Order: sequence, then structure tokens, then C-alpha cells
Amino acid sequence: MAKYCVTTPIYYVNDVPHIGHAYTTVAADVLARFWRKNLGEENVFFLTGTDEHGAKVAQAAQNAKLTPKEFADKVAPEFEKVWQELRISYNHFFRTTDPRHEKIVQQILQKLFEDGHVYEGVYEGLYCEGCERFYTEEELVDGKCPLHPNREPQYQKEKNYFFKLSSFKEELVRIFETGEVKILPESRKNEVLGKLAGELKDVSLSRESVSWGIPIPWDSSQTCYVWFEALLNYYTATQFLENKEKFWPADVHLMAKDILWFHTVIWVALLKAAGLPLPKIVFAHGFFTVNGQKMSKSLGNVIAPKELVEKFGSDATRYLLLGEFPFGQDGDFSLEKLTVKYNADLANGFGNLVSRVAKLCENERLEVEEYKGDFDSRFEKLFSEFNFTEILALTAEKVTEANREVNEKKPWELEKGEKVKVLKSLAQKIQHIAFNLSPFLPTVSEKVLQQFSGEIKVDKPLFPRIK
RNA sequence: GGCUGGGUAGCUCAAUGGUGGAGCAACGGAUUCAUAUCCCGUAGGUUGUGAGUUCGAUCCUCACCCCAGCCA
Repeated sequence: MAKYCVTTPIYYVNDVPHIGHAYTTVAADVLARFWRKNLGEENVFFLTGTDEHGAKVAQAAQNAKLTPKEFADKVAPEFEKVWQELRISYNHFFRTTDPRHEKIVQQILQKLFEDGHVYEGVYEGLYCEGCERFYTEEELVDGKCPLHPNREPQYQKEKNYFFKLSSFKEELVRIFETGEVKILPESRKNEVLGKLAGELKDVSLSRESVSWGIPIPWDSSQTCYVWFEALLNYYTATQFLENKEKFWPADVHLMAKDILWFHTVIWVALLKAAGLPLPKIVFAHGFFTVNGQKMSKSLGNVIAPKELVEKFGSDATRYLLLGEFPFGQDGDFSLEKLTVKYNADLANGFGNLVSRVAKLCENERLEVEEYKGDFDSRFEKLFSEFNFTEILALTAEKVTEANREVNEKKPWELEKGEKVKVLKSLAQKIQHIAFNLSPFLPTVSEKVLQQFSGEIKVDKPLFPRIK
């Protein structure tokens, strides 16, 4: 039976939710909502959550004078709250401190160890706590981590267990070249393959100096490197939750491009080593800037999802996030540009269309049947390709067509019989548009479908114009 | 420094070897059912720079400049 499993990364609780998190999560939610209507509720599984182990969390907890678990317990709900505000319909909110997860992770680690994929070694080098990874001298910029220039990389030397990543090199190349695991967009695939053409080093699987983590089953002096354990969430969730086994392998892992390497090379090798099925698609979307500048705390230009929701409402925020620039590419957000798009597409476009047709229908006390149609026939393909931009463009076209029809047919000038016929057709078009937009605008879509079911009444503007 | 992808109307992007398109913004017109909304019309941009191939290039080749990404 057809099923669809979509995941977002699990977000590090060290950070509060920002629009970067929201962007990925809204995209996943739109996919989940589309496929639920296409395949049936019970055939879709949408997973998101929080990553709660690691030195960085332990440090943040210490600063807050809390235990790591207390800290995670405090931050994880902040994500859940934002997701509620954005109407994110995840099936499970994953937390890596879930004992059920920890148990399965240990089982897998043990198996990897027994099957000879793991060996003991010594790691020494400069470690960035911000990234939870080691850097080579060359990778550093002015001796600092390229991603966390305000942090001092720490010299560390410790016993680690290593995962024999290098032994999977040829197989990985084959898997990505043949599309057994598809990396999208295409340009990202080339990047991964290009990188794989170089030397592939083994990676350490454990940490000696980090106590906040899942213990290595055969050596309690070590904890599992957060990345390994975090990646495994995608699989473990389908195992410890009831009746979710059929959702592994995932159909698509969504993420920003910075963690593509982990989700392709390391994750796929790990699954191979563990003898588990591979995900079908790994999709990396772009980064975005805010007002042309990189978003960063120090610049103070971080946009909180809440800010957008307060200004535009949750549905419009979802629409604007995905509609502002092509999915997969880098882009720029600014409140000004979002406002322009909001007014053009939602207030003047769809919102106004609903208002004017509702009014005309109300005057005639027109009744229509509940919508029983489907999505636009092109949607299945476009959603499979993650082409949100085209999907929204098609819908905008339908809005324009309907508006034009109102202007050309001038229902207010027609005699009763003809008028009712025209209005009915328009009402049905609105139903169709509302349904098509339902993955993006779940609340508004539902509201419009209700409004255009039975006797049609005027309601408040869906998207009040914003100055 | 190497590799890849780009540099097209104010903005975001599309397009083909043969008189450069769309959406948004702007301007004008018409209308009033509607959220001063919708609809219609207007955009004359040396298609990054210079050269080459060709009857003819924005799309082919070369050099250069700039931007982004990946890598070293």
C-alpha cells in the first residue's frame, strides 16, 4: 500500500525556534497535508522533534542552572508551541531523550560493534562545541570555527570509537549515482558526489568527554556522538511507536543544505552497516538571508516565527514562507517583501475574490453543495518534485481567471436564472481553489469550504490588507 | 587556489541560434459585486565586459570581471 513518510531534522534545543526551523517544518507539513488527502490519513507519517543530547546542551543547561534534562524539558515545549501556532500537523514529536529511542540506539550500536563496523582509536584535534565536531587546521578561519567565529575551538585528545565510514565509499557513490537514494536538488547531488570523490575518512562515533548522551553499550565511559544518535531518530520512531513500522524507510528527509553531508553520506552508510533500508529522497533546501544579510543573533536580525504569525496570521505565514522564492534555492526574506506578497496574493487576490463572490451569492441566497472534488491533476507530480512555487503559481492563475470571469460576466447585471448559474460556477471555482490551497492554508481553506457549503454568507475578510 | 552554478526590465525569475517574456512594484484607463480591491492597457531593458564562430547569438567558443555554493 502506498505510504508517505516525511521528516524534518530534529532541532537542537540549544537554540530557540526561528524561521529557519519554521521554513523546513512548514514545508514538511505542507507535504504531509497534501499526501494525507491523497493517500489517506493513516498512510502518512510526519516526524519532527528535538535533539537533546550533547555538550552544547549540557553547557546551556549549566548556564541556566538546570540539569540537561530539565533544560531540554523546558525548551522542547517551546518548539511544540511554535508548531502549534503554525498549525504543524506532525504525527510524532520526537525527543532524543525518549528512553525508547535510547534503547534502540544502543541495540544498533551493539550490532555495528559486533559486525565489525566499529573500532577503537584516538582522536585529537580542535573541537568546536558549537558544531559538535572536530575541525582540521585548514578548515578553521583565523583559527576559529567558520560557523562559530566567536567561539574558541578546543584542543581535545581522547579515546573514541570510530565508525568505518571509509569502507562504504564505493557503495555510497553507487547509491547516489543510481538514485537508489535521490539527493535533491540535482546540484546538491553533484556536490555530495564531488566530495565523495575525495578522501573519505572514518568518523568517530563516540565521545569520552561528553557525559550528556546515550552510553555506548560495551563501554560505559563513552557516550554516543550526538549526530549518530540524532540521525537514528528517523528510524527508531517508526520502531517504538505502535503500527508505524511500515513507514520505514522514509520517503523524504527535508533539511537545510548545511546538514546534507550527514544525511547522505553518514546516514546512508550507517543504515547500510546496520542492514536497514535506505530513505528514498534527501532534499536540501537553501539558506536565506534577512534584508540581504545573513541571519544571526549578533546582527539582531533573527526573525521569530511568532513575529510573522502575529503580523500575517498562521496560514499566511506558511504561504509566504514557501511562496517567497523557489524551494531548494537560497533566498531573501524581508518584512517589506512579505507584506507586498501578502497584499498581492492573499488580500487582493484570493481573499478579495472570496469576499466579492460571497457577497454576490449572499444577495441571491445561493446554496451550493459541499465540495467533493480533488486537487488539481498536476499537483501529484508537482508535490513529488517539491515544486511549491509552481503549485502556488497555478493557484494564483486560477484566482486571476475567476476574477476575470466576474468582471466579464458581470453577474449583477444578469437576470435571475443566468445570474444563479454564473454564481454557482464561481462558487465552485472558489471551492476548488480553497481545496487546492489547503496544504498551505489549512485554517482558511477549511473556513472557506465551510462558508461555501450550503447557503453562502458573507464573512469577515480572510486576509485584511496590511499597510 | 580548484570545481560547479549563475550574472536578463526597479524586484523575483523564465526563454529560444534568427525581430527579448511572466509575476510583483510603477504609471494610465475602465468598473463598482469586492479588502481604495478586481479587470484592461503601458515597460522600449547595450540579456556582466571584451573578442571570436556564424548569414545571424542573449542562448555556441575564448578571455576577463562580479556573485553564490562546494572543496582545498
